[in-house]
Amino acid sequence: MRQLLARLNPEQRRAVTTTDGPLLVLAGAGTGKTRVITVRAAYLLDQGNPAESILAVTFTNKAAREMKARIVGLVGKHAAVGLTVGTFHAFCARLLRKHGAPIGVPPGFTICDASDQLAAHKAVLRDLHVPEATIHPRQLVAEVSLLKNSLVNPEAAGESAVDDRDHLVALAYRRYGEHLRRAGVLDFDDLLLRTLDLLREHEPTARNLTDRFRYLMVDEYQDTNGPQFEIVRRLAGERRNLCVVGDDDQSIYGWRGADVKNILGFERQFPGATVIRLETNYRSKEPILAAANKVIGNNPARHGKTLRAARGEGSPVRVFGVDDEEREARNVVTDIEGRKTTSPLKDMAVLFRAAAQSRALEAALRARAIPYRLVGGPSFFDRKEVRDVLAYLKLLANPTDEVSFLRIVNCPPRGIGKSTIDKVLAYATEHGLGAAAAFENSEIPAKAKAAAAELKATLARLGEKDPGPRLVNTIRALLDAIDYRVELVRCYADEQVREQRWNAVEEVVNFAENYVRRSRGPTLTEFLERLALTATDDEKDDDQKDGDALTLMTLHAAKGLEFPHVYLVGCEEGLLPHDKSVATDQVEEERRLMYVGITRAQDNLTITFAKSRAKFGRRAERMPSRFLYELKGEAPPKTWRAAGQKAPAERPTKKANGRRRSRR
DNA sequence: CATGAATTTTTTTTT
DNA sequence: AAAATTCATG
Repeated sequence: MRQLLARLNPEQRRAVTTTDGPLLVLAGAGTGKTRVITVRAAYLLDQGNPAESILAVTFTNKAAREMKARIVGLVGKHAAVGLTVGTFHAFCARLLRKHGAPIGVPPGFTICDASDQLAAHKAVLRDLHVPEATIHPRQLVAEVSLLKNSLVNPEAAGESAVDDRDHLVALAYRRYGEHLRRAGVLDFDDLLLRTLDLLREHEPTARNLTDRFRYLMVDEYQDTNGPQFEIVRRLAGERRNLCVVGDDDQSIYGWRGADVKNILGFERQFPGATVIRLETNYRSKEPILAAANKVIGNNPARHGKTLRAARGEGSPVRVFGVDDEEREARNVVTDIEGRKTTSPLKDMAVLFRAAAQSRALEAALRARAIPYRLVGGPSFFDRKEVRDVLAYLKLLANPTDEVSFLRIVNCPPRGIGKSTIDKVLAYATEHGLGAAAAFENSEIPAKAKAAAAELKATLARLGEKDPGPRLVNTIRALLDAIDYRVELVRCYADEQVREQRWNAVEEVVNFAENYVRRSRGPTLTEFLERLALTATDDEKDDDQKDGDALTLMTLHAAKGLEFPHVYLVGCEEGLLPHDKSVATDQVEEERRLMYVGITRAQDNLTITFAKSRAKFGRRAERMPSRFLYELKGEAPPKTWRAAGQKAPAERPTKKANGRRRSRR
């Protein structure tokens, strides 16, 4: 332990050894933040604290896994047993599964992911007979979620509504909540909110938890939202052994309800808190750091840190303007090919603002046969056939899960079409029933009724009890019962496509096999929970990990990572900062995003912008990002303002589409 | 009710 | 340009 401490700088060491009372570690990019947290955990263990008393929370599964692995590396596998390291959502899900019953959370609840959430909101709108033209379901999801995360309940939302639209949102919010509750389903936000309810309303559990977790650590604290803050505050209790680590300059999740005030106001929330600043950057060469400092310096309201480069001089940041996104992709790829002779591909990353930007890059990489790894992107679990199968499984675990039910009720086709479903749904809301139950009594074609009854029987038979270790058999029996293979044959004429789709289904089975093998007491419920909460990564990138490959990802996904060579593409007005953010006055967050991007680079940073870019298939002129001028310390040219300002065009709504698009 | 064609929307970021 | 949704037809 002494050796470990000796390898830290004085500030880091102080952060590690300050174990009691509230502690805020302001850790600039690349200042050894993860190192501090992991060594701190090791230090706590070394001081004789039981592993069970330590809770470390992160935001992503990847971060959680990495943290756990590094702690194990420090103290050994044995000493780390019993340590709780996980994401907020995973931690909350486990808690609710175990202790949620007293506050009305059914132990068998299923978790609905983003697309289920969207489907549920659409169902609510349909139910309210509100045409989707009135309010876009996507926007509704975002607004309702933001309300939830701001701890505003439907009643309060209704009261503070000032126009029809607000009222509609409040109403839809209430209906959506009722819908989920009746179905025994929780969305991501509910995991946090219900946990908060649990801590507030169920004293015994709350005490139990505060007694157990004597030391709390929260990573990426700048990204916590209201409920997360409350959860942490309550868990810390009066003991207040709470260590939060973060960087206000890297707060990039405001749109998800994250509140920078949590980190900016920590000292006020926890009077007497120790504040430690980590300002020595061990990651980037000086020119890169200088660029980062210049850009972020334009943001007001910061905790204020000045990063010092420990690594000294290096090559300057390169900025290139190109004609269009194709050219941009080709140039970047050519540059990467050149670099490939001296550095492995895994030391390079291409970062961008929006996921869609990967298209052009992927095309160029394929053309040159350069292996790449796209992080984030559409997951394996988003494929239609996988989602279908999972919906069936969710129904086995939770027969009242209406979202899943509606998804699969006519897949494979059972003669239960749209009009039938509409009738059933109308009947269901009228009588306060679930959709599945409403099938029996509503007036619909006998054929459809019979089909529904058969489906119900099948599900009841397979879902009678949790299959536990026989999970794989159950999945196979299910696929058999619904003839899913046949369904694929029916849907896809192309042999190859069909095989691909079936492979995806087989992959779910494999996944289940792995899960059962690794888990001690496997259950279907837990299996589904894992899929919902750790969807993207895990096994998936294992295959691609062994080979040397370039990394492509969004700026959001890049946070916390570092690469020797970084390409930051699409640095244009409208993209970074994004039009939508400019329109809603959130340029500061975009600037932080830029800052995150710059500070990922260790040795070389290349920034590009295109003079024209295709958007929705239409080509448009682009201006270099304002951040590029900030980076160089120049004022933007006069013409920039005029061009930059015609961007917004918010609130299109009205259907006055008299103007037709000219073809091609 | 199911199917394929026509039309519309999507791209900001994610647990 | 692609995906999702709506429409028209069998």
